[in-house]
Amino acid sequence: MTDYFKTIFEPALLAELEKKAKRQSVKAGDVILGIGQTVKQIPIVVKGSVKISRTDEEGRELLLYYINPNETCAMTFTCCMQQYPSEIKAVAEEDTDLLVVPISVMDEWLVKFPTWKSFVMKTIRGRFNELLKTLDQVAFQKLDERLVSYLKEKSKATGSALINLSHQQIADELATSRVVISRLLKKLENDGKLLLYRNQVKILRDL
DNA sequence: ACATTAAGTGATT
DNA sequence: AATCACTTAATGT
Repeated sequence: MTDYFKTIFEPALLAELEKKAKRQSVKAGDVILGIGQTVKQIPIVVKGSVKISRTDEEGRELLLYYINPNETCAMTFTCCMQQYPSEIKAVAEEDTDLLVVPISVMDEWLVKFPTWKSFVMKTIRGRFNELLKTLDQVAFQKLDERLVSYLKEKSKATGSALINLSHQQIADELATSRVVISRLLKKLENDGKLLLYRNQVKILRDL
């Protein structure tokens, strides 16, 4: 159990977690949850990170968000409460340690533990606001801003100013073409905000 | 040295 | 902003 949870959860809940939740380690690239699968348990990231994305009929992928340590997936809650199949795909971005909570205890915990409820509500509220933000960005067609926040997000997640991705990979995640990303990155480089290399991008300022 | 893959660029829609 | 066509640069064999 991480120190963080010790500070936000009450002792009784920590004891329950110890008893009911299981530890699980996954390797980079492992699919934790596929689209259409039913959610049977709630994963909480302890170490590492998990990428949540959506794919359309043609198999194009759209990045929704990342789950970082001490966070959990908001979509999971909304799906699992009524046993709906998952709308999203969860893939381990790196080697990741999870704490998985069976959904059978959800109802009970929500009423029994105020700190659990606020934890759940906080992650849902956080993601919802974030999705609204990206919806705004898409609606107003500002791909350059989307790219910038994507890069910021990335470097925060990896804790490094160096991002090891090709232009193509970035384009795939933002559901656009490589040429567009190349051009936007070039512009950012000319503005002195980035340095471009083969297969990696170095962020200079906090943009 | 050659083939392969990533990135840069102009023109077009 | 997307696509095409093409060039240039980096990397692997």
